[in-house]
Amino acid sequence: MEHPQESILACACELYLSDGLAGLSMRKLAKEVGVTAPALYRYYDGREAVLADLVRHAHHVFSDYIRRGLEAPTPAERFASAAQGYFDFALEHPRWFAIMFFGPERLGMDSIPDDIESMECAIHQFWNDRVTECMRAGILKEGNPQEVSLTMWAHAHGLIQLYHQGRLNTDEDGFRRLVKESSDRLFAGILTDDFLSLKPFGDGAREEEAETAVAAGAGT
Amino acid sequence: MEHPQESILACACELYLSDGLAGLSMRKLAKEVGVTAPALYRYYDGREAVLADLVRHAHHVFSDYIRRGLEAPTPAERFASAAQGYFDFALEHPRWFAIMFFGPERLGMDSIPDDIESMECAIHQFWNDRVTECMRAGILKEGNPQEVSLTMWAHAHGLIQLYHQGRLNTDEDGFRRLVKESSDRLFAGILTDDFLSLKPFGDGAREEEAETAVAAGAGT
DNA sequence: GTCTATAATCCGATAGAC
DNA sequence: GTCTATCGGATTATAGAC
Repeated sequence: MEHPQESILACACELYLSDGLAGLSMRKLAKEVGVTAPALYRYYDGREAVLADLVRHAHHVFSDYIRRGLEAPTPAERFASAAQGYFDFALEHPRWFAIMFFGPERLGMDSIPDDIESMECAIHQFWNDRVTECMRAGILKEGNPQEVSLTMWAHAHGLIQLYHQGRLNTDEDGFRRLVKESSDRLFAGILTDDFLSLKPFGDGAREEEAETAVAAGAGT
Repeated sequence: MEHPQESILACACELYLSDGLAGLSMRKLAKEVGVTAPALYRYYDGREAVLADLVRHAHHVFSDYIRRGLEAPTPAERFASAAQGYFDFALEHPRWFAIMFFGPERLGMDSIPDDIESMECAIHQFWNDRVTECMRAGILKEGNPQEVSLTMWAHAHGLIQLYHQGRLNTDEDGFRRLVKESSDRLFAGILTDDFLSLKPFGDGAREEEAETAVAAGAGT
């Protein structure tokens, strides 16, 4: 190959997707590439560096998924297609989804490389932009976009995690239905109006923080 | 010790809590116990059996947390204290929380032992009971208790996962505040009333399934 | 740039003596 | 019931020849 690094990374992807993290060793990777293990160290400082590139790759694929449909005309459509892309990515590429949320300990690193942390921040910003758009369009209640997007992110992330761990006892079609129904509940609320008009669970500070919101831009 | 199994398990807990799953080897465990590795095999068939007992232990601790306060007088209080116990457990014992959601692959098992799966089902039933109670009390909108509890479970689980992976950039106090605010949003809904009365995102089948719900018992 | 050879560890699990 | 000794395997990573 003209660019050894790329073919090494391609083989690393293949190995990771088929055998998982534990199955990705420098020896197996070398065998897959067609060289011996020491040769890999010409292009990667070690296993950690390979894993870091895998995480970067996952972020690129993920980014493609959530950004497709970004040219839709309305904020609601842009949000919906981004959310759809999120679940599509998680369901079509569970291992790529997983490696994005492994954390440094699981990856055998001291800390996440800076450029990867930047990609994570870019994702946060992306969702903040979607939420801010929808607030301005009057679709979402006013509020702190970061906190509102956290609520939706946590809900989606939790659903996916539970499904991937096989704790929902359903197949992919059933899961997609569950996601839809559960999202509807999140959007509409689950408390009765009677109870809501009386007194919510906590101190119920939900109205007086409107001025702290609506500030971010719309780029990535 | 009079009961070798128990002291082995105690050491295994200690080792797991300090060094994580990867740090728990039969050799280290033996050293911790004060014997040599082969002696362990008198009491455990192998590493998998030790891990299974760790998962069982985690479930017992977890169960204590979510069931404390179960003698409260109202369904709302019982639910609130159970939810509080859930987050307390996750924050005070992150590694015990984590091992409950590792899945067989991560534990190096073919499948989860039956008795552990039973414990997982008992947890599901516990939350279904809490939700059913609150529906009957008019606190939660009528609906399928399993699906409503899934929405709340996913939200809580996702929040905890994201926090434990350090993706929320906040300390424990800040996280507890985020949890409170995000839960309020989930309870009350995040869409504007205007948009909600028009047409929710999907087909919006939320009213016509009331008769399928409200059937479960109230015991654990 | 790639190889052979190897260092240095670690692992789970077992056989058989005591 | 515990030990010593060991099997058989894995891993990352390096030294030095070619």
